[in-house]
Amino acid sequence: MPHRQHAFPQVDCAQCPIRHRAVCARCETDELEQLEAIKYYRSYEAGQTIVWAGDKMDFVASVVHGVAALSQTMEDGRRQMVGLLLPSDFIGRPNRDRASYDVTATTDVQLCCFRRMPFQEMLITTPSVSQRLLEMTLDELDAAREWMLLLGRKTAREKIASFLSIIARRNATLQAKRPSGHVAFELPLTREAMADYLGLTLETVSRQMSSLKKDGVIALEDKRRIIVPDFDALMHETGDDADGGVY
Amino acid sequence: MPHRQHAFPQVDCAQCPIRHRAVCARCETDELEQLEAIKYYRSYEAGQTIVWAGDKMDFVASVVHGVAALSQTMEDGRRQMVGLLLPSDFIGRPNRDRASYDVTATTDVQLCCFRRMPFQEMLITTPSVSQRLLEMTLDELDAAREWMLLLGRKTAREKIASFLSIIARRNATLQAKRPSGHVAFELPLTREAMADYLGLTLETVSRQMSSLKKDGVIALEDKRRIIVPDFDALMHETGDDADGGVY
DNA sequence: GTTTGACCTTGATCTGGATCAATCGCGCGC
DNA sequence: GCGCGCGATTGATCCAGATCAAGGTCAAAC
Repeated sequence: MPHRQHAFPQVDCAQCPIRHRAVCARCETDELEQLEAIKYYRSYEAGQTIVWAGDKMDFVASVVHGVAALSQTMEDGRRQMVGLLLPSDFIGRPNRDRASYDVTATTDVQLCCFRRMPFQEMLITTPSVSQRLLEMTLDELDAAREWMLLLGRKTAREKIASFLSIIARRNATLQAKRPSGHVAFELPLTREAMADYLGLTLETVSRQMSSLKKDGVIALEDKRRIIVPDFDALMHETGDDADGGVY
Repeated sequence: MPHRQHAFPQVDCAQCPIRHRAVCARCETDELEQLEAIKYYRSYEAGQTIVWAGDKMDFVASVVHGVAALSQTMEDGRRQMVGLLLPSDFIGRPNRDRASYDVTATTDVQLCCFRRMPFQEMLITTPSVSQRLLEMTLDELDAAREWMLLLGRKTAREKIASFLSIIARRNATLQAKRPSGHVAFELPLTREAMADYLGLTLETVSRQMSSLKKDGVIALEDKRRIIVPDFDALMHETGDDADGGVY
């Protein structure tokens, strides 16, 4: 009998996000046991590279703690981040045994890994997992499209404001749904990594941060700790319309 | 018994791409009959809007002929294309009844539509379809990430060259796998739509096209018909390394 | 065959963000 | 405590691409 309320019981098994996101702990015991059998944990420190584009990858994984980034590098060194992975996000692609992008830990990171082959078999035998993975992938695609608007059409100031609001929002979902009024949070990225995210240089990032500070949109209690006194004022700088996104 | 060779029998049922891509015609008759029962065709002319972001969408669809674009618009009119849909690409998102983006026909377009609710039910009852959809979505995500590198880090000239090579390649898959040497094809987009794709203005697009023509990288036998005398030379202008992409 | 309008090209100028360069601040190892 | 090095800030200058403006081309409508 299908479940109703408890789709993602984050509290029950906080260590393994894919568990909550792929299946429901209380309804689908079989899959949980299968997942359990093929999983293991790995940790990385801030700045460490988890895999290089082109490397063989014998696992897929789910972020438990920390933040990781996917990026691409051109021969001459120009670099663009193409994915930002927060806790519960998925790393790796079923049916592909080589990494398509560099994966780096931007903070200390813990991953929950699943050996590739058994995971793939499970995708075939357990439709609920591949259906959940489809949902997650579609969400990522929507995020990528929002990001494309940012890269292609927003000004530097709008880019910074958008980035801050994204981080604030994803932090906030753990507490309240939509942040409003006063918000404080930690940046999981260096200025350089922010620049790679936003398609800017680190100097421009720094200047725009200073400018937002001067204008009272944000305050810095530390290079990395941001205080947003009025979240709506920040949203107003993003260039997005009120609701800021996907319907 | 599972199939071997004929995964995408394009010839057998050229009218309905999702059929070939989601299931194999010779192996999974049941799904085909189900799909058959809920499908219908729709046609649009170049320039027509298929749906606006926020509209109710009671169908999902597959592009049969022509090219459609997904785009986002900011309040002040800045516009960014976020998806380019060629034949066999999928439109719409299961479990979401409102469009997230504007969808416009950039050439005359024919869609093969499936009524949403029965299609969703089928996703649940028929794992092979949702697995196939997962593959397609992951491919789209990879394309989006390639596109993000283009938007964030490439010069105008590299953007144009990359765009031309993408169109040439996707046209060419119908004939030979990797184009090389002499290639000719039709642009499915106006200069303005190209600008929206690339995060440029139409004037810059026009200038860079002229510049590539002056340098002999391309020739125009018409505003829309492009001739590439040496595909490798074009690839060299894209800024990508030799193989140009995902491993 | 002339008008109209959609598309495209080209020129002149301006500007946001890149680039080059100097300095600051702070945590860490010795 | 001191020097080192990484990350961040700030200033001066430059330039790729935006913006503003004027035509050009061509097919369809009258």
